[in-house]
Amino acid sequence: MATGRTHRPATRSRGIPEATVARLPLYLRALTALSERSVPTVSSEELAAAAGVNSAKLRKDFSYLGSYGTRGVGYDVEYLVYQISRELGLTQDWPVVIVGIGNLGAALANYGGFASRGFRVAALIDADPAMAGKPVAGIPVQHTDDLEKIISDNGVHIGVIATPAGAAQQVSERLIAAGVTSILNFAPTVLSVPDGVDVRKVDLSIELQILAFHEQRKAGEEAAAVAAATGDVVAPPPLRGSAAASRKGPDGDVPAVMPA
Amino acid sequence: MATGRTHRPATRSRGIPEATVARLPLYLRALTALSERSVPTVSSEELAAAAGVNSAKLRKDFSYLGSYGTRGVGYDVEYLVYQISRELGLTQDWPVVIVGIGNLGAALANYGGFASRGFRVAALIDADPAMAGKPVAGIPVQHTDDLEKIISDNGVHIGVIATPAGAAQQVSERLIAAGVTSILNFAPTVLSVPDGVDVRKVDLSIELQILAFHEQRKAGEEAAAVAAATGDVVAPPPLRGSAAASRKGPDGDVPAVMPA
DNA sequence: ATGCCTTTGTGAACGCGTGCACAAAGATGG
DNA sequence: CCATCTTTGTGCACGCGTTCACAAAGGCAT
Repeated sequence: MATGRTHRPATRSRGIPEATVARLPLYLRALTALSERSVPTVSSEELAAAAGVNSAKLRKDFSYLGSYGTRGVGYDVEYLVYQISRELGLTQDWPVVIVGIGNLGAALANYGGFASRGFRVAALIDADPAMAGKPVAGIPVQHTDDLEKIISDNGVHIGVIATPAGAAQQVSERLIAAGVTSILNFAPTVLSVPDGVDVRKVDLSIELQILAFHEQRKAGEEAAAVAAATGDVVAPPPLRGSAAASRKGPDGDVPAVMPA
Repeated sequence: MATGRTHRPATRSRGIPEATVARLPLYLRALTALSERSVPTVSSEELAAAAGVNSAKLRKDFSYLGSYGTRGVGYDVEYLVYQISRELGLTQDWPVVIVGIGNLGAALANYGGFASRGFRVAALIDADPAMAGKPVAGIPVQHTDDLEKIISDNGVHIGVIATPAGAAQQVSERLIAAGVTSILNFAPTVLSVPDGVDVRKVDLSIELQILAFHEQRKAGEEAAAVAAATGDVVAPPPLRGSAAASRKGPDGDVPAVMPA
């Protein structure tokens, strides 16, 4: 996952657990694909496989929404698409603004996945005067000075921040002051926002770092396995804590198992 | 969170809980900022605030790595930066390839957050012959035909998929066959991969959908509050389950509380 | 109508993650 | 050297999320 709830520890909103809410878009995507292939019904087992989750979990998730299945048959695809869409609030139009039209902001503006889900890019905003008026994804970029007016004129409640880290906090404050109550933050910073404002963050480098951790672990295991196979003595797991003898400076101790 | 573990349900790798691993990059970022300001030590309370987490949680997270703090003082910033970097495997060089150089792929190639964390973009790969040779972020794009050779020549273990959804599964299979064991997937599809391969996914539209859910809920609550204030009768929470009387078709029932 | 077969919906148990609260540890000042 | 004060490290309890396993429910064939 590239994101993590920043706020709202795990409040189950209206009885639907947060974890379930996070999976609904996944189900919706799988169901939409089935719908396009004109599949009338689907069992929890099939849909779970398509969404990459456990079937029991899927059934429990749906049970929070209501009894939308038919025993012995499964779920009506079209009906479920509608119910989930409605639950997620996708049956209405959500105007969003993207602030920070650099490489990432431009990519987001061009991203097709938004429009198809009821999200409409109402405006692109950038602090660079040179960008003003220049069309990106068919939408002219507007200057930060007009941020407040753009937000209120378009009734925007959802903002996307794709600015450099240094500008993110200030941008978020202006967005919030202008009426935005949900923020998707791509800037690598922790935003501090008042209660009632939801922030979700996507940090590309964090995801890679988590992968690197597991990758390193795999390499270590592999090395250990090879060593074991060749009869070599494997270095014991590094003694942490008291063993950090020298202390101080990036050379305190050396990884016991160094991947190739 | 924009991502979610696809594989490895919650295996605590080498005793470090998955949830903790996911937070380490957050701590690292905060510590790096402190380091640049030449702050020598930091308390769990301060660092927790900077990282946006609870201080008890932070201390417990660090306790999994070892006893790196000094009671009464706090943590040595430089030392902690090194320890976390080492734990995450960032002290070594990680060559990565990006497959699919569209808007998003190009943005990723230009993203500065990778290089500063030990990730080196070893190659850009795209299926469009017209892209071949064209430099993006100073790196010439190579054709998909050479994917296998590129992976093995550069010893790449981490791949980033930024292709359209339709191509993602096949690309992942080729990456894995060529030696990749960790994939960061931006394509809106569930990848099915063999055991031992880690996949993390980032889905931009999923994040927005989760925000929309909460946004809709806020709007509903607000409407209810206004109604209560003006003495209006508020519609009861929709009876789910058996109340879905009519059934069938995208008009089964209507949201009891409709946001403006 | 009746019985069989499939699939849902959920009760219950379990495990992970979180947060409190405090004892142990070390620094610091006298 | 001792007392005090700060901050870590962690035992414990609680709650959410996941999974199992099964009874209830509905379709379908006979």
